Amino acid sequence: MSQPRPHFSLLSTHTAPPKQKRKKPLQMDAAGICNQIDKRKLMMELAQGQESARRLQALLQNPVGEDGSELVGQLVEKVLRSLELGLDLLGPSSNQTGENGPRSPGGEQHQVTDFSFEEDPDKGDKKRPVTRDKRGCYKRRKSSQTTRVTVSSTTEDDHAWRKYGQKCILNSKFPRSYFRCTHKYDQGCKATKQVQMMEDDPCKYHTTYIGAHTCNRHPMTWDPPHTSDHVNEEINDPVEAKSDGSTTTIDNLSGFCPWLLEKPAFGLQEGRFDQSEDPVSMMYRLGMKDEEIQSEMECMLIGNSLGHYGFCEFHLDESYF
DNA sequence: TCCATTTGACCTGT
DNA sequence: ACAGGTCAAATGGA
Repeated sequence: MSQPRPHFSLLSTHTAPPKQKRKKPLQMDAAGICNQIDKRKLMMELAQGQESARRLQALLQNPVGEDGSELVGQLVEKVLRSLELGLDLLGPSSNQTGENGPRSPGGEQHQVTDFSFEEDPDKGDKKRPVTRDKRGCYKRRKSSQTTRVTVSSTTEDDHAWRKYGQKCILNSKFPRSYFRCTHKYDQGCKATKQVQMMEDDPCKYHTTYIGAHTCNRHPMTWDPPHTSDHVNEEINDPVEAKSDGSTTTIDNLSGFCPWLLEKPAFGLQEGRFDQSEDPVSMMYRLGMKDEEIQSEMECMLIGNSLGHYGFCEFHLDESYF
């Protein structure tokens, strides 16, 4: 299906003069809370939950017969259990699922990343996120998010984007346009890009791609525009950054987790774990520190979520919890 | 009518 | 306090 190529203007200005500001709500000290919880258990719960969700996704995409394969209901139960236990580890107050949703300490309801949907009977199966009148309420991406910068004579690439904002940037002649993946809501794809005309060459566009596409258009791949002239690439995500300064793509994960791959005791071959022992236990047994384990778990989660590792068959017994 | 863009509002991070 | 990022109502084109 060919994507519509809307003609949008990168030149119209978007100036939002500051109006009366609301009182800033009190901020939770998340780091302080995290320091007190059992990181090891939390990481394992989240890893379990992610793996179950992944299996569920595969099951939904390729439904299998009644030959003894895992049932959807069981997987859903696993995901929910992992999330519940993970939230419990963060503290009883954090596990407030249900109608109320997350709340700030001041009691004000905040819209967080929320992929629950409401059906509009007048619009058939058209689904939109449940929206509240919370304009501008969002969770800002971490600055360490994976980014890639390109310069191109066109703003177009192989993906379908939807413009969601434009801002005048200080000391910049041209406004910056903000795009998100068209599949943000139907597939939860978090890829965004920012496009700005270059001051020294208005025929070219400076484009910053943030986050990788996870939509089906290019499943699990980082797919930079083929039509652009790459003059610079940078990867800010610490997981992806290489020490030698070379760039990498999410398709090329062989450079990940060097510490882990160097540990012969892990029984790692071609990025696979010896499944006889769960990785976190191994890392603790080998004397890794919490921060190191956390870092490696992040690597593994990313690798696994991209289908490059097959080690997430953690064999945990109940005593783990 | 549907859907993408525009743009004011309002949030977060520094 | 401010710059920049995101939301969502308003708008407009097909």
